[in-house]
Amino acid sequence: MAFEFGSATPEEQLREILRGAVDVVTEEELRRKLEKSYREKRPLRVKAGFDPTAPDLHLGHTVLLQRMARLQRFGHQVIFVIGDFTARIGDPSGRSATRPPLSEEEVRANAETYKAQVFRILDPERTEVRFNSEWFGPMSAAKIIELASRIPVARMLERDDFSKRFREGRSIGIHEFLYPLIQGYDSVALQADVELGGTDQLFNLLVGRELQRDYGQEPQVVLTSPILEGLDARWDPEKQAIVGAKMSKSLGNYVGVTEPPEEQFGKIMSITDELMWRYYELLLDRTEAEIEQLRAGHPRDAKMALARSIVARFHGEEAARAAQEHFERVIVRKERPAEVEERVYPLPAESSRVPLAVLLADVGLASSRGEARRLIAQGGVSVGGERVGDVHAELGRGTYELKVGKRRFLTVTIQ
RNA sequence: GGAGGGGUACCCAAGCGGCCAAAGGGAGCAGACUGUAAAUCUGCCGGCGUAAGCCUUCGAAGGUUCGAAUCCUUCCCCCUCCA
Repeated sequence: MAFEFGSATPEEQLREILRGAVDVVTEEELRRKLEKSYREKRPLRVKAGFDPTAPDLHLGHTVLLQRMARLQRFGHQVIFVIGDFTARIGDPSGRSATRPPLSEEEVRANAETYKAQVFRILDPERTEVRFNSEWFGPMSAAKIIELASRIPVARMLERDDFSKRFREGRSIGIHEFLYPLIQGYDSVALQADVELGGTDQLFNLLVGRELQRDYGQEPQVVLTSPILEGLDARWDPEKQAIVGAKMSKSLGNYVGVTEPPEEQFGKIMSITDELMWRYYELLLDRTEAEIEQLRAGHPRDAKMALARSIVARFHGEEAARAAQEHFERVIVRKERPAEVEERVYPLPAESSRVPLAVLLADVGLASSRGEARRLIAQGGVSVGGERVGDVHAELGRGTYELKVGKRRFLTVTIQ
């Protein structure tokens, strides 16, 4: 993490910054900016926007964050823009129910959550957190309309999803046209030198360039990162490619940066072997040689190493090692984990026994008694290592080791 | 302003007076298998109940009927076309 501004030459920086990027507009401009920054000892202002409604960061976000961190390592300034004003209008990409606008307190709280998560990757010293309501809040309607006059509708319709919807006669709200403008104006307000985003953001990022030019600024360089596929992505032999939706919280196919180590480890172990290589490529800085070596070995070992590296990034080496041990113990060897939560279950007055199904539901191992019965009937419940098949089983006073499914454990004392 | 289509369980989607707690798919959960929490196969998948059965659910509220997700009325919300 140690760096000194100006320690790397512009060429070195360029190579490192571009590694793994999808679109660069333009490489030549980036080189010039880097050279100028190097000469004048002035860090570049690197901007990326984030949605204040989704404070749960996951691996997908980290692809972008890592690129931001790389720029920071060369001494550049990162500006983390929280689109609180934007969110207040309502997200256009959400086609179902419009989200209720967030209150100021909610936005602030979300921002705090972001900070807590984001600084696991970014260097707080070189990160500026800004809200775009800062400049849009006081902006007059006249000014906003003036902003809207700068891009023709035809230009807007060049955006893929817009033109598609337009052709199909599906509705496009005016405010959706405002979105790229707002995001683009953020770059003007911040005098950004570089803006980073996912490939799906390319259009919006380019609008930023046009607006900056319009407002007499040097246009920002636009750099896009690949979108990380979710945990459920598969290899499609016909297309010879990984196929699957992007990682997102709403699809539930994600690994959150604040999730417990064991959870992260297990989720990563569950991806397909093909996806594993994709994750290696997008999430870890490994040399070709290292990858080759891993490919030569057992896929399980490569996956373990992947899981371990990722967990270590968020929780540290020690936690990662423990998570791996936990996985090997519980999933591979099917043993009880080293640490199991303990609970005391007081029997209701006048009774000396409790039906197992009731206990499971009360203690939270099953969502309802019916669910508990089903679990028992399907052989998913064991007490003290013995599978229980009897739906009507009862337990008296004592301490029991419960296991539900493959990985839910609890030690309960009935008294 | 006019014409039409639609709102069904976590999601998509069938049903269109009783056989509907509601087809099918996805997600989820469990079991088998596995290097794996993958793939595949099997089962489960509203709540309460040992069970018989009872209760709540098909946008909302009323109504018709022995009986409604299905028919009628009013209301709310989405979408498309024409202007």
